[in-house]
Amino acid sequence: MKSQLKIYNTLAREKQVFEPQVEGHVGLYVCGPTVYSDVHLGNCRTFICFDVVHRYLVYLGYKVRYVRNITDVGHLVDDQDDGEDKIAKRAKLMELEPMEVVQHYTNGFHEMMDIFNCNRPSIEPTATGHIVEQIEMVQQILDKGFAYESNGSVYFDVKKYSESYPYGELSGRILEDLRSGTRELDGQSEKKDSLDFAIWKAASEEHIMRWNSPWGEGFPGWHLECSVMSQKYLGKTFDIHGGGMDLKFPHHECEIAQSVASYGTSPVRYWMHTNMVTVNGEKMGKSNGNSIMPDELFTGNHELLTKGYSPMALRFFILQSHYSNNFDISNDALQASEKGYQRLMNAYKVLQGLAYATNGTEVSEAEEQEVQKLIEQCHERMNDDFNTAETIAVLFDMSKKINSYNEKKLPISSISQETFESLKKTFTEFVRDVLGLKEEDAGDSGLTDELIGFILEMRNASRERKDWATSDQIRDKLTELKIQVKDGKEGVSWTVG
RNA sequence: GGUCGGAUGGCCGAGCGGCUAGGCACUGGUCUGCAAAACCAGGUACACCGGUUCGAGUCCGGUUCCGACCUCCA
Repeated sequence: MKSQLKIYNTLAREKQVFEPQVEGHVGLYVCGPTVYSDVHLGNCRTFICFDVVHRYLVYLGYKVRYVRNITDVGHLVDDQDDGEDKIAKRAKLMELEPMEVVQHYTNGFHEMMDIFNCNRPSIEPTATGHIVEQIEMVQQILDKGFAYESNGSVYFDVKKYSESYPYGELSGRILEDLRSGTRELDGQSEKKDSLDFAIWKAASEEHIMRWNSPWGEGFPGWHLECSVMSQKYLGKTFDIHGGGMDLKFPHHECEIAQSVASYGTSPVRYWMHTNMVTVNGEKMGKSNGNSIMPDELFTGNHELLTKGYSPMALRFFILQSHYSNNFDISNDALQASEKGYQRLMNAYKVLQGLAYATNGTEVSEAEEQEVQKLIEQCHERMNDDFNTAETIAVLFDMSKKINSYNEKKLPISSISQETFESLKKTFTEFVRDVLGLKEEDAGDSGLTDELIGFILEMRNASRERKDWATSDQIRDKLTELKIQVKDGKEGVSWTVG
């Protein structure tokens, strides 16, 4: 009766029914941030989307081991800085220890994830914490004959590998096409083939982050850490590997090659890729210089924005589109989402205070079925490749019902108590546990409640006297303070924002 | 150049062979001392040209425009 979870598997290029490798358990690996600068909104989108994936798997009852790495060994920057280690470069600039830089941005990343209400992963391994394992893997790949040493660096032999295994399957690359498109890069002369990639790189004089290895002092290659750490914590083959689209090639492709080369099996059963955040249609990226930082969104301190938007409004905004589509930021869209978010959370709040009651009205079969269908749809939509946009649409349909019950426009007893409780449970759990949205209150103690309660009592007294001038003055002042007064049939209520 | 993806109403954004997506904005109504909120109702759509089909935003072919990856990137 219940639909099954389907995931769009990048490797298969189609939606597939999700069946975990081990019944009841899911191994989930997500490529984490490179901690040499503050996370921008594009990074946040990916992590928020996978937070929902994680949350929904947990909601479905799976025991999930969620591994998300921290890349704290620098990767090569671009042609402009002679292949200097990113983290080392930043460290010199700021006259700090590399690990100090790493710690600084790791802390910032964690804070941002908390602000966005993202659950912490089960394990958050760092690349620098797994140097030994990475050296071991390099050795294994060498032993299998799929890599060679050159000037203290070790390169993966793509040509050799492609003779035994397919290379480029995930991203749909063809070796010849890749070759024709290659540019001259640093270290190209050390390679046998332009397509070969470093799995261990010899450290130059000024390179601060360096470790001893059988091939001399150096640091691990760009793609190795994920292969090593996913295998260590999730096994040689695990269920889901996620990351941004831009990692598909070469990062994920190389990961597959490394794993296959060292122990012969493909590491991942379902590959998931989130699409990019764009600004005016252009990909947001560190190197594009068009990054919008979360703080700029919160404060509104950005040329694109007329005002600030709360973290939860932003989270809601992100979840209103599907993770696989690109996602353009604009002030108008944000504004629309903010309003929608407030409407949804208002219904959430109303529902929490709503109790079932029979008032002699008979249960309507049509209403009963309609509500039950909505409940079912929530699950169906999430099961359809985590379609949060559609799920939210269903939640809005539910909101209409909830508000109608609350306003007594529709008798709550038009549905059975059982259905009502089921609606309440589903709506609450989907908003709070699956989508990870939470109410954003003024954030202080009960004092505010008490004070506003008192002020509203005063206003009611003046209203009873028909002293409209005073009552309006109170309401206007509260509105000015961003407190909205709502005169309902059952008395007065208020909300912030 | 190669590979892949996209073009949906005033804005955002789902859907992808027939069944109202949804949100925001707008209009009318209910409620209210007036408002707000809430509720009800309403309109506007699938880039272009062909084709397949009883029926196509939805499938196929072509055209135009846009983007991503091929180099670190979520």
